[in-house]
Amino acid sequence: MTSNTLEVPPVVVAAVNLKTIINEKHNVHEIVSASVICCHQVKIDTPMRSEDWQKRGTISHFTVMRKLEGSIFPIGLTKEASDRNQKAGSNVLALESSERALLNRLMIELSKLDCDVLVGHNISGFDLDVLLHRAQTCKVPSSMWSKIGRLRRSVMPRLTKGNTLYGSGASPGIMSCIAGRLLCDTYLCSRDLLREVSYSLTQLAETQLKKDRREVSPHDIPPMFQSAGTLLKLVEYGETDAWLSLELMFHLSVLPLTRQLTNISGNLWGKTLQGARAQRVEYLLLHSFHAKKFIIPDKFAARNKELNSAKRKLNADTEGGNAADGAADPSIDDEVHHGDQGKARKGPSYAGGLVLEPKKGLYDKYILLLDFNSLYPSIIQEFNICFTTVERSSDGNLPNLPTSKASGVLPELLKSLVERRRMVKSWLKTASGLKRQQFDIQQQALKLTANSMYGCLGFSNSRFFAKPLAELITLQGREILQNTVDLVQNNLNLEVIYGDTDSIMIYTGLDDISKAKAIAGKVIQEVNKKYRCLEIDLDGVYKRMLLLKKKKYAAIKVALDGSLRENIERKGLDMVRRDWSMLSKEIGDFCLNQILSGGTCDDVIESIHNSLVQVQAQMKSGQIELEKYIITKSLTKAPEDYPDAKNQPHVQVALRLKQNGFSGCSAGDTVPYIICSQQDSDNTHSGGIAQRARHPDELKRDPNKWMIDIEYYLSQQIHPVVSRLCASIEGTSPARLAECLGLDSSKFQSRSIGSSNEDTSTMLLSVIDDEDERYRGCEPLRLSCPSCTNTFECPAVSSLIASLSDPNEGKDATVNFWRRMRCPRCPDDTDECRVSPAVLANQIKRQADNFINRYYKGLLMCDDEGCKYSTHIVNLRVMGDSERGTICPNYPQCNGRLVRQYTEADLYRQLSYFCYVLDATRCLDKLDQKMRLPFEKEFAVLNQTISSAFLEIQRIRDRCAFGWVQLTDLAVSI
DNA sequence: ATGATAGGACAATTAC
DNA sequence: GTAATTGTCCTAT
Repeated sequence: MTSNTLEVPPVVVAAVNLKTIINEKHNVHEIVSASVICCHQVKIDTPMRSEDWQKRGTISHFTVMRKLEGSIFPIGLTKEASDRNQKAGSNVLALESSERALLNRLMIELSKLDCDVLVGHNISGFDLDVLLHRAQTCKVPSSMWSKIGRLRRSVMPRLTKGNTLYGSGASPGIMSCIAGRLLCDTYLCSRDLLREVSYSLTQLAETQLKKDRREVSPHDIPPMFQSAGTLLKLVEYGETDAWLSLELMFHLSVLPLTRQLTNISGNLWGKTLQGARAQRVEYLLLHSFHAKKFIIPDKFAARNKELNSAKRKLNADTEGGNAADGAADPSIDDEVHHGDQGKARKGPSYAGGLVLEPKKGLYDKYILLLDFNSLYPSIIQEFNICFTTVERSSDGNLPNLPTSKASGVLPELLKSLVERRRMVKSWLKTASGLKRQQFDIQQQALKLTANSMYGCLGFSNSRFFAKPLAELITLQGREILQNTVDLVQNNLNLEVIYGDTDSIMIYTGLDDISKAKAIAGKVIQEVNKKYRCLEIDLDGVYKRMLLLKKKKYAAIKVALDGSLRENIERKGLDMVRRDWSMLSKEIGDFCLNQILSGGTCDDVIESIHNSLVQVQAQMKSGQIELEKYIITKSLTKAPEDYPDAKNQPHVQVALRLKQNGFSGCSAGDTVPYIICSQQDSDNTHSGGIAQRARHPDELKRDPNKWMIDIEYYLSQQIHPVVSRLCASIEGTSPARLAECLGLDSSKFQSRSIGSSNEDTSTMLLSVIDDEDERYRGCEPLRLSCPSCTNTFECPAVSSLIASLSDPNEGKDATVNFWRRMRCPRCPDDTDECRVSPAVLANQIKRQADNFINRYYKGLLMCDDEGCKYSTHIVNLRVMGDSERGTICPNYPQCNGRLVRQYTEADLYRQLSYFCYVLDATRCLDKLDQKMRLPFEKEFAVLNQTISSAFLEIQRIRDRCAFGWVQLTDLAVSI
């Protein structure tokens, strides 16, 4: 807290921007100009508004420029430069004859400024790298280039490490050159602090600073040397870019925020600026444990990890070792090893948060969104989870919750962070002006620190890596969420429609917001009663909501402060993702607005259909701006590292841009491209995805050569977006939407969607039938081949029936009908592999039996293999339709996973479906007697089975008042 | 060297 | 050829 009262001296910040050209021969960048904007009075304890730092006398700037090799500066430039210098009273534009001289001059000026912080956009990935490489190549003496830092060096360190990883900052060699100064890369910072579709300076200037920026690529530069006017433009662009990154830094309050983060965790500011989040937590824990006189785990370099731990094991063995430590090691090493390889290749190494199966659909009455405030940090405190309190077993099993009363180090630490934040927030309320901003930064930093603690426990390269602890925390999180859901559903009789990790959504079914809020109050009260530290809170009230999938929904959020403000919140839907084009996002947004508008179904559908027809027409007549077709994809590797670039259009574009010297094209960049085709002389278009991706700039340059592939856009970008959104709206279908878009609707049947999903409430049409809604969500009928072990799905009934009435089938219709019911795996169309009517009836009966059985026992069936349901039959009861989501009674042996949820409605629906199939096949007049007779008999048996099942259910229902019974009362024998 | 896992969508690859 | 698996990307929490 002392930092608040101490006067912190201002620092000097210099923003650097280089302009380069490409040397085709060596494929390297050569510097032609360097601009520096320097701010001499930068406060680091408070955010700075633009009027604070743009004062006269605190800002200085200069640019140093050189002429191209073998040519001279254009006429008038030298005079202009000296005029400017004279007017400014200092060197603001220096002209040099060679790159070497430019570098020398730049270094001298930088050392005169002696800045504390170097700023630039992608400065660690580009400017510094180029600067030092050029210094090396041009043989700039070490006395000069080492002025970039504050340490005098005589030997250039190894600059490259070979790997240009995603989001990697400057290499260690480069960092060592600028020793004594801080490096602030606004590109890296903004990626941490903002969520943007692209992190290019142009984009950020537009969205954050509301300023236009002119993009200059290296091959635009040589032509600019033809006249003094264009060259002065180049100077202007360079200085503007430096200015913009400086402004961005102030805008995001990078320095005060990172300084606070550094202060809280006690690591190095330079590291915080590079975004080393794991290291911050590491230092914080080091300080805490050291203060309490604990011995701290050794630090291993990732490369030597295996070696070191092997040595350590050896030592532990020879010395007899600490039993707990020695035993814990192998499992940890094992996991680390796994984790290292696993993280990139395979999936996660332990289980995380619970996501509830959403009850999909469109809700039009108030919905409550409740969530636990910082769940994981609270769990650590609530259950006292710490290295010092949890007993970790050697076999990798989950540890038990600690029983010790004494608070561990971790919970204490979090408690103090929370308390400090609460205190700062209380000061925030009364403070004003600079103090207020200062407090705000501080409370943000405290929150960030507390929240990142859990992540580092599960981070395999962390010094404090503790998978068991992380696992224990997430397990508690899952339990807490599930318990909360149970409480709300069973005790408070409310409907939970969705929940993710730390939140639940409750559908109130009320029109009255004050009543809904009252319910929220009650829930909050009930839930919070159960916990000491944990706290659930009302996060929002939704007026209307479209719930599509896990992590995919949209809702109209009502302001909680009583005002009538409403805004639409979109989560995970296509339009919030950056891998869709602007056009598809806009159309999706329009549809969403319609769906949430509250209009009648028919109106909504009509307006969506109309707009699709309209969009199609607009696209075809060229009324859509080029920009809206742009797709952006990011590169996680450097483009040349993609093994199979031909299949990845954006990689192709990136590679080509790199050849052209586009500097912003390395790992981690977003590459904009447009799907288009090249028109050949014969009026055809060359195919292949790889050939069709082109950079928008190129299209602008030569627009006649390229055609935007509208067909592709309609089918690949717009149709999926719209049909996903409309899936829950009655009266529409993917095929109909395709029609409106002018696409071949037969290619967009819905039958292939969602067949493996056993969620019976699914709104999507399943494979069973594309016409009859009564059988939506049923389990498809699976047939087994009479001659081999293969099983396959029964073809859609409607198509079978259609085939019978198809005149083309003629008198062979019946034969063909049964021919369709044949095993797709057996090579020949023989009688053996065909499902005859008798076989079909038999199989339907078997499957119906199976289903009825599962319906009863299904309540006891847990997805978990290890859970033996048969022994627990007495504890279970038949669920009513409102009771989905009951926990398996064997909990916790089966980890609390949900039992299969069959409700009565499901049973009726499924059995009706079986009847339907049977009926559909039986009633065909075209079947000849010979095939029909045995079938008739089977059908009778099946019919009886099903009707007796219905009767049984009826009997049970009649007998009990509440619609459910103990299974012990039942002698179910089907 | 540079917090975590869960989940959906799509394209490419592999298995049958 | 089609179903299942794998890999990649981007989001939610």
